[in-house]
Amino acid sequence: MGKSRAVTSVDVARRAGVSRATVSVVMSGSHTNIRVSARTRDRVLKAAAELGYAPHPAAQALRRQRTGSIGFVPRPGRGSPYDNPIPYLLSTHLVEAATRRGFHIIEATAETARAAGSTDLGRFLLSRRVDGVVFDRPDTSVVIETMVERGVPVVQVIRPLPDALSPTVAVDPGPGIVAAVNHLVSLGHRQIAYVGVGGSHRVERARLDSFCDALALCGITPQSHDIQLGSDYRLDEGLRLTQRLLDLPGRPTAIFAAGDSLALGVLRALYAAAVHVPSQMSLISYDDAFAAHLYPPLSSVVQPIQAVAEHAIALLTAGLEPAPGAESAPVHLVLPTHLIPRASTAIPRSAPGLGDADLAAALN
Amino acid sequence: MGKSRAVTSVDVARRAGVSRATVSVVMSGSHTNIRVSARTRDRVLKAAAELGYAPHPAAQALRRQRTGSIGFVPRPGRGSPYDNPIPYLLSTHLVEAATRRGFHIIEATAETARAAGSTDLGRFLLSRRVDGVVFDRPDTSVVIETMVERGVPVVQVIRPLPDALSPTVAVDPGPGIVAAVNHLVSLGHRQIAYVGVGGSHRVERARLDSFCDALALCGITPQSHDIQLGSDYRLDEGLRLTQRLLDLPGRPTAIFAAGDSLALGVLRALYAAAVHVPSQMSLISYDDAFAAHLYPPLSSVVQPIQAVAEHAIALLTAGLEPAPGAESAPVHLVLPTHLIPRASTAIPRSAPGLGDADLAAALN
DNA sequence: ATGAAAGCGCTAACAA
DNA sequence: TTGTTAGCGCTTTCAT
Repeated sequence: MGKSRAVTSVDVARRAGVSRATVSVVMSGSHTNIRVSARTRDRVLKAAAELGYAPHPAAQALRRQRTGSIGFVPRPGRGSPYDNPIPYLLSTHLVEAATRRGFHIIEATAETARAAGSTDLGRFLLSRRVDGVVFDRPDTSVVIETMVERGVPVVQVIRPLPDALSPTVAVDPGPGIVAAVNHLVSLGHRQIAYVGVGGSHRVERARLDSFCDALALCGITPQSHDIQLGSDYRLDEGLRLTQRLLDLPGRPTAIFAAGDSLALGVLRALYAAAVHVPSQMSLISYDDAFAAHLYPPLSSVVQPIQAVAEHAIALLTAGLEPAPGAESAPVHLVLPTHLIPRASTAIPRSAPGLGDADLAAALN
Repeated sequence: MGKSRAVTSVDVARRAGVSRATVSVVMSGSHTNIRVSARTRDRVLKAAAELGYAPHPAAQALRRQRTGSIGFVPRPGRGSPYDNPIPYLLSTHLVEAATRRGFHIIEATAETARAAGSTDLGRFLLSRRVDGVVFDRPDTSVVIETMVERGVPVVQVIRPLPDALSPTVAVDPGPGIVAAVNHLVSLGHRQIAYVGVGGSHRVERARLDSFCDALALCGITPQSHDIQLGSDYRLDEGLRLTQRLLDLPGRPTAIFAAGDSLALGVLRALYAAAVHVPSQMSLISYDDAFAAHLYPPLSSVVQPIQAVAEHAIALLTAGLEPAPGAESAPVHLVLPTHLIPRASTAIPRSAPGLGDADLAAALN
């Protein structure tokens, strides 16, 4: 017991009757022009297995000048996945995608940096010798530049800076929102409200614009008081905006909530006002983070966050390879959204015909 | 631009006019009996700052034989934080606690291991040279033994093996559940149902036993059909069990749900049956993961998961220090739960007096 | 196809 | 108090 001396490549080499170099080549499929005979190879592998040998990551990192770690700079002020699901989703999927490729994620927030004794994010990232960085912060151009200058590959996701010189991966709200509006319109809805977030950021604008455009394509002009814009995506805002909506004369028959957590507030307001979903009000959310877990399960526009993470990591690790061609222009990916219909949408309450219960059931 | 040669301790030493050893001592407050004069110290720090120097983590790890990484073996089959919040909470808080101490967490699942080319968890953990491991899996005694044999400190959390030889950190459901029952009883409830999980595992048993004991202390003997036990903590089970409860004659006036996700199902069943919470049915959940985000915000028994994570990491890092005393018996920590009352509890529906609305409001 | 040797950047004995 | 030295375990030319 206790830790007997760790087994190293020397032990394996000795046992297999070869040199350490050979062991190295066999174990990590090196890119040199060295060939190893199948027999030798097997001997090495066998010896390694018997000894329980695995290369020491720190030694590899030191020698290869690659730590295998990828920095991730999340949006600040992200709450729990129940408050604000997208940052959580992004983080999860980044970790997963990185792990699958043999990397690991180091989340770098201002606090992390401080805890590590760094004065700022850039220094912290550099001190950890990250092989690349994923940015989900619109306000870090200085840090981004620092990294780029030092030759560290960078990719910006979800809310990239306008004229990013580094690769970006963003989401196009269009397809999903158009599908959502079409879905509602084809059910017979003509007055559809938008509960979302205002401000001038492109992401918020794009969401609202997609909605208005989709409506316009259906020949519908939204009434201005059916567009309710709050200051952020929290539950409270959804609640407040929906209450306002319900207080106005001429209630809409359907609501599009520009985020799952907003939808939580919308639902709460509707419950409180005893407005049943979907028989008296249809509801579609944006995000599809926990829409399926609500009651009723919400029809929702899926943000392809997993794909965003996947592409971000792929871009980064591709950038790590010794570039075959010359420096090409940075890639800018835009991934589409799509709609998943569930049980929160039905024909409008004023519509004649079937009973509500049948409808709700039929739409499951 | 491009990566100019990285700055190393040699550069700092030269600039400060000292040796590399001095730089090392100054930068990492080494434990040797070396003293450095304040003046020298400042010179080194200044030079380091000017050069933007930070020690290379891989080099440190290699030399110190400490990677600074801690393995975490989560329960298998954990879903999203919306399905099953506790594993998510644990993971989050472990990462946080580790980061604060300058460590980082490597999650080790069967898939992770496989993706890294390891045949099993133990080998994977060993290959990553983790400095310690946190286990949240009841079924990994073999892996645990492997680690212990190799001299890697281990701590088991939440569901430790019965006679663990390594330190453990667990949760005592008692205090919180007693408080919950007392709260309900003092509101006037006499018939309180338990919606939980059966099986013979100690954790499930302890939860139910705490409930029954608390009731007994109030002089109440639960009716057997008010104890509804399902097979796991998912929403569906909560829904099913509650429906069964509502179908029986002699409905309870309050429900204790042994998990937040079960409570989700309870709420859904109550909505569907048009039973209002809290005026017609009081509800308390166990976990307090997202209880506050539900409608109405649920009174809930808090599992101190953050504290569990904190202690686990503390125990591990303490075990890393060169043990001052001899091998003492492993520590077994049990952390208490407590109740947070919110808006889901009120006097029972049959009680005379105030109107329901007033009550619900008063209890906010 | 294989072996010898240098060095990645750092730390901790030991010597001065 | 400071400097010298010897590796930590690995990869990768270069020579064989």
